[in-house]
Amino acid sequence: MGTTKTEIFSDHQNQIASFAKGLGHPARVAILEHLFKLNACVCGDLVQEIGLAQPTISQHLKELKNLGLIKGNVDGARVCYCIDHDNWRDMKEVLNAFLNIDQATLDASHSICK
Amino acid sequence: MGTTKTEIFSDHQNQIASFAKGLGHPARVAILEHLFKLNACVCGDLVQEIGLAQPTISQHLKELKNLGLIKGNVDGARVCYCIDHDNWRDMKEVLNAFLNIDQATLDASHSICK
DNA sequence: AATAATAATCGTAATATTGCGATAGAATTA
DNA sequence: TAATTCTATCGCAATATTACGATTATTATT
Repeated sequence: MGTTKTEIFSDHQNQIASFAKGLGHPARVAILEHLFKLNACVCGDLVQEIGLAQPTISQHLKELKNLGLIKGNVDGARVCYCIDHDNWRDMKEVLNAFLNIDQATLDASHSICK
Repeated sequence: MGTTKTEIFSDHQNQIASFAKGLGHPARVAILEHLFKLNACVCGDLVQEIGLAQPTISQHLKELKNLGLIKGNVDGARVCYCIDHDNWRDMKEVLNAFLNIDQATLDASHSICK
């Protein structure tokens, strides 16, 4: 109990949910926005910018990295993070296809419900 | 502790995260897909289709309803659920704008990180 | 070599999420 | 009206998430 039953869903459904879940926290949204704006930055910058403790930011960075949306390069004592543009595009395609599901069913858009 | 610090983020960031979070579970993805396919259906149909217990489906429906993505109409002893197309479009715009953030920064897409 | 700076990890507390059995309420049917 | 059907809600257990202090490991600086 308490665990999502991923086995009963399709890979595609699980993939959509994973990407969405990754974007489902404002700190991660803020991190991604900041990385897009500055092209690259180190963990300390994000701690300053966002205002969460360093371990918290580090944890969110790890999640984004596991999802494949960002990559980190060691740069001396620092770690330089930036967007993984290829994977971002892939995610965008997956989520866009899902979001546009209403276009594929336009003819049915005259809802039965009021 | 344990609670997301929404106060330190912008309304826009929180809105993106809320929508993404709502799509961040495969059961809710499956529910939405099924509603788009059938245009409308009752809770019992989704229990059959998806294979989670009735209270679990009911709970996911509630979340989608709170997010505004679906609406439910009482139809006798049943409740007929369907997509709220207007709100779906709104969500799509919000998420699309965020996903296309890489287009707005195309010139910078030659990452510093390898 | 000692100190400082940076970021990851550990450990923990608080809260949220997921899932379901049991129950309740409301409408339908017998 | 009694039995049945359908869905929401309650209550609970298991797990996940969020946040952060303390610590560790690594590199830079003095």
